[in-house]
Amino acid sequence: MLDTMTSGKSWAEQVDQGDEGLPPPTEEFDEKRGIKTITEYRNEDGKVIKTIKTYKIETVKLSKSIAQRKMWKKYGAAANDPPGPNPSNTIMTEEVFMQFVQNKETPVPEEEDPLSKLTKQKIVQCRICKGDHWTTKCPYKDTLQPLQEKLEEGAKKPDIAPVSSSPAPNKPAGGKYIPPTLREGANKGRGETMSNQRKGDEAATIRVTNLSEDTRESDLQELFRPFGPISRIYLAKDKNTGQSKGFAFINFHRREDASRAIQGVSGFGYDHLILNVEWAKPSTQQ
DNA sequence: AATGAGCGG
Repeated sequence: MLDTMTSGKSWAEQVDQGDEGLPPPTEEFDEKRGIKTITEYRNEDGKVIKTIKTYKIETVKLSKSIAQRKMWKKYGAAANDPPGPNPSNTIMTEEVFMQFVQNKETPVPEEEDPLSKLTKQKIVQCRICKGDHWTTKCPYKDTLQPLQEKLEEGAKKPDIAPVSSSPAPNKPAGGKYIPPTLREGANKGRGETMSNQRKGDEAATIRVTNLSEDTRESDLQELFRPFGPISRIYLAKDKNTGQSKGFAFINFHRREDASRAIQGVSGFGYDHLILNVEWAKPSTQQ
């Protein structure tokens, strides 16, 4: 609400006073109605503007649970005390007020919360299938990508397609490197076999825990070799100190061997410790 | 007690 001030002072007086001479702001609170009124004055283009702001103050209600707690029966030394604290048996400490940053009634819409926006945002997008993962982790890496590359290759230079007499079909005119598995005449089944084998490896990984910290890869090699061919041993170590973390992963070629290794070595006493061997969970989830 | 490192964009 704005209105030009009508005071007993002359215009000249008011101007001479400047901002400092304006009436001070006032603040009133009507407890019954819960309404706060702030009155301020300011100078604008030689006119004194009076601003009245009114605020409705919400009454703070005790939560139901607090109200219920206040109904509890007193006990012990305070059993017969009237309501309220009795200083002879109750220590009062200073009240702690909590400031709530967010109001229940006006929740910030999810979309406007920059944090949730960030966390929901896709960090990566696969170049192959546009999925929510790195290109290297794409489930279609072995099937879709070679196909896409082929199509792209064909679209790029349909005119300068190599003549049938080209002496080097493995190195086409564009000079772009083509991995052996994708070259003309390459065994198409091979890439798939490789990836399947990797998968098989993944499924034949065991985790060994409770290793003494001076166990080395070679010890593990010796320990697990009897169960079958091992493709990889990873002994977890601190990157900086090189100290063993006391657990390791063993990849067998065959799942059956891994299974027998679990049966055979779990509970095995080794270096004054009892080893624990189980199936490993995949390291990075797809 | 405990589920690897490092690629990329």
